[in-house]
Amino acid sequence: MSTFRRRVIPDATIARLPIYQRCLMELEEDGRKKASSEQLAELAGVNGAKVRKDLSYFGTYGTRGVGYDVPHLLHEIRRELGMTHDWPCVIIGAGNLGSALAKFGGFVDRGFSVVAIMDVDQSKVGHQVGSLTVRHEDELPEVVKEFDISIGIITTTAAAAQDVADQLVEAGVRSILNFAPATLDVPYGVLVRDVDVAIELQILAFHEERRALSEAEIV
Amino acid sequence: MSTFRRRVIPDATIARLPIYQRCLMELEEDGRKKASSEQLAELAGVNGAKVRKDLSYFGTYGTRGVGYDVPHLLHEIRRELGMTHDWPCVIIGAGNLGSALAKFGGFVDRGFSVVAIMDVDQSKVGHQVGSLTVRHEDELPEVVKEFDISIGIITTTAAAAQDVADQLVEAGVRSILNFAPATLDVPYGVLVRDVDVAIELQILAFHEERRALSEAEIV
DNA sequence: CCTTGTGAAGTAATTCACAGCC
DNA sequence: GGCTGTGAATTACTTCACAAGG
Repeated sequence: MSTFRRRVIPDATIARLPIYQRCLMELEEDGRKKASSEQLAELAGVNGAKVRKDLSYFGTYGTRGVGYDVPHLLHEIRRELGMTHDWPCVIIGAGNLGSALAKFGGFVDRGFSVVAIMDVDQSKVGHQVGSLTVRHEDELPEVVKEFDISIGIITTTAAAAQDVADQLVEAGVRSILNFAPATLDVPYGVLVRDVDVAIELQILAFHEERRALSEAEIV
Repeated sequence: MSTFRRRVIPDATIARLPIYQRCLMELEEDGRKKASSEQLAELAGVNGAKVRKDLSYFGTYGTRGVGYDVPHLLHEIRRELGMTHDWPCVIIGAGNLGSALAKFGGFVDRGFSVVAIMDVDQSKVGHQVGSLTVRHEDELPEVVKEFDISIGIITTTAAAAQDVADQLVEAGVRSILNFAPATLDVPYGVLVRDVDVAIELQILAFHEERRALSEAEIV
């Protein structure tokens, strides 16, 4: 057996791959066959060196003097991101946000499909959300098995989030997208990504506040 | 005039301040008066040294041998984040996500209020979203003035996002929270933060994919 | 004692700059 | 001549480790 060690990819690079994918999709739609690192960088809002270094972690996909072959590079990035197959997801929390995400079709073409939406609240169970019927959270283990789910999306309140995370882990889910404003405690090997809109707004507010202060100082 | 230079705060530190704020709010609700950097770190999911260094950029708020005074530190962080006053926001794009965000009250207690929701689509104008009535996007300049808005939230399609960003900038808004999967081009001095759920899912998928590959390798 | 605040050391990410290849 | 791929240099961030202070 070969002792080939998969290269370590910086987190920052991984986070940019989906952006490159999106830009390449745009280029492909426009019928562009080739793109230089600078052109890609322009679309992605970064600089050329970063694009080249990021891509170099995965292989040498470009041609010197020419640039990158758009369809080929897109295919390679898709493969790296696991976009060659579909990822079934479950949403737990059928409130405003959970329902909106379930109804939103925008992830399907990116390889993700919401196959179930669940809630603890019995009064929500049975309700229709788009094409899905809300099921009770207790059915999580069966749902995960039934659809072979590997990604769980938490859209509950902060108070309920840790419980739900525990249930997801218990059911075998190792990737969690957390919209609840709570720090989740999960075992080693389980990956949580947080999406916290309030935090993003607060970061904007911090800079607004500083701007206001420095402008006041000048006067 | 003093040439006092406001200390440069690392971006990574700024991004953690809202998390500390949230943890301090939890501690305060529990009636806790004091907290050590280690205790705060535990709640925030980081380590003690990071908490201490982060806080040290703003001043010396702790007491050696004791820890931090919860209400006092909370107050200081709130001040730094500009949470001492309210931030009126406008949402542009009255689709599923925009409507869900407008209805969601969870930002109000964090200092943000959605004061208007707008859309280009005439058929959506006049509809009720929670307590707000959808207004036409063309009214943006007046709305920004009327409510003294400094934060714009884009929940349109990717295709429309750049146009909306331009209009926001034109109307004087310098902080944008962008939910559209698009790289926005804005003038210097305007800050954009992107929230892209598809990207977060793709990052999770990348790791799932790698896990699957390494597990296959072991066999 | 205990815990902060912080220089110094260590790591990670970005950018430079240019050799190598088309 | 133009553009990639990548070591080397730089910058940003984290963690260590300990002096100083309650």
